[in-house]
Amino acid sequence: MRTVKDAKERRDEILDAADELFSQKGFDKTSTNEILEKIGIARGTLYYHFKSKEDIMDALIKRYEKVLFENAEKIAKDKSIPVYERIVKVVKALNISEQGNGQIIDHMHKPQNALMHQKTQATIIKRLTPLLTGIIEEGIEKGLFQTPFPYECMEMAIIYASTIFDSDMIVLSNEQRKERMQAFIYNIGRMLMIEEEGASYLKQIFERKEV
Amino acid sequence: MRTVKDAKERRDEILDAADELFSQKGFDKTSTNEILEKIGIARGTLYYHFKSKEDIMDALIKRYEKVLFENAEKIAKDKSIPVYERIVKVVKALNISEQGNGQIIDHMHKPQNALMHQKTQATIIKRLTPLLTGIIEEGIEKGLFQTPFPYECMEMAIIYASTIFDSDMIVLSNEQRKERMQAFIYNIGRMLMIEEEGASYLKQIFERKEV
DNA sequence: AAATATAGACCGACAGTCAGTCGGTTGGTA
DNA sequence: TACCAACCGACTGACTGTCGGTCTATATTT
Repeated sequence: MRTVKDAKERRDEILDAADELFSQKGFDKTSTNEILEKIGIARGTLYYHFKSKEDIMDALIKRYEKVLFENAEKIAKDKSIPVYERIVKVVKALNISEQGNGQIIDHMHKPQNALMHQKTQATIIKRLTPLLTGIIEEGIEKGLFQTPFPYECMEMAIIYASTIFDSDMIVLSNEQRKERMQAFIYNIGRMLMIEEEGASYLKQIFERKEV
Repeated sequence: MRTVKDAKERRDEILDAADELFSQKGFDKTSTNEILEKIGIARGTLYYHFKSKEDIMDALIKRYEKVLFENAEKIAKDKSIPVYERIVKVVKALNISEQGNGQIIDHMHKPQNALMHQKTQATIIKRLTPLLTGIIEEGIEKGLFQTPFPYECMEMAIIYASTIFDSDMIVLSNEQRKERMQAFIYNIGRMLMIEEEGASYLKQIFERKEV
């Protein structure tokens, strides 16, 4: 009853199982036993591939990070796409959950679990901020925006959005959500000194999202 | 060897011990055993006063919330203090750790622990935002600021500041810290359309803080 | 082609820790 | 003396991580 597999294959198998369980029940309330029973391996096998339960979480986050940001990075660097459109596309690349393989991450930003959420948010801030900043700087050159602090503006926008819109820390009704989104766009507009057309473009796009 | 105390007294005793241990080692890595050994009570006693370990954490947060915000609220409502000065004082009331009794909270915003941090941040957002919004609205009436979204501005400022300045999620050198602070003041200034004098006043104050 | 060696993958019993429970006890007080 | 809030500590069950040992696929030798 023993099946031997390539380390990589086993690792992925474990990560798949962990992903599903963590997103269902949260990290704390998922036991390592559940993970290994789900794929029919022994305790020692799990700890042969990962040094701790938290290590599994870290690997899981890295796996998502890789997939999502490789895609987002491609878009961000594609100068053939107009600035405003590119911003929208980059953000969408990270939010949307239709990544081919099947069910993927909403839970990347909405884990029932605090530590996982914290770690995820930290990587989003670290990786997304420079991407958007690049685009904004391009926009500045083109006279679309005007600010001495593009990086910090984006940092602030990302932190705010990921706390308010993508986590369950503050619970909002759909109505409130919409209001926050309007105010958010407006405020970013002020920080970047966006001209009228650009602002209303973004407004249209983002107010549609998530009913 | 049995000492009977008023429930309130015992509760506080337990909270004091938990406070010290949580802030030293973090919530997860503090065992309930350590707490009860520290004050010399039995396991059952602890669970007579609190229904779970997390319940202790919640009570601890509430205790801080009460002390800190009662003070902050008083300041916020004192219309004899000029608007700018009042903003500064309210913020200071929450940050500074000289609350009479001895050593208090830095760890309110800087716990090594994700869940505690998340809960703390949630209460800060919920309670501080309306306080500051009130002051800002007064400033708007007086023509100091101008924005259709004072609440959302403050929410954004608070979320950003508590993530960047008061948590160890993003690690900053003192130099970087200073830069962020400058940019932060500048950005808030734009969102609120602060006039020149007000902006430079805030700049002076907040750039001094925390070396 | 058969025998042997090697190492990477796997196993599962076990140790140790911890949160929470429960039946029973004690001391203050009415 | 009766009551009850406060207290006790042994116990349970669940969980993470460890360790010595085993298996199997592949490489190496004969």
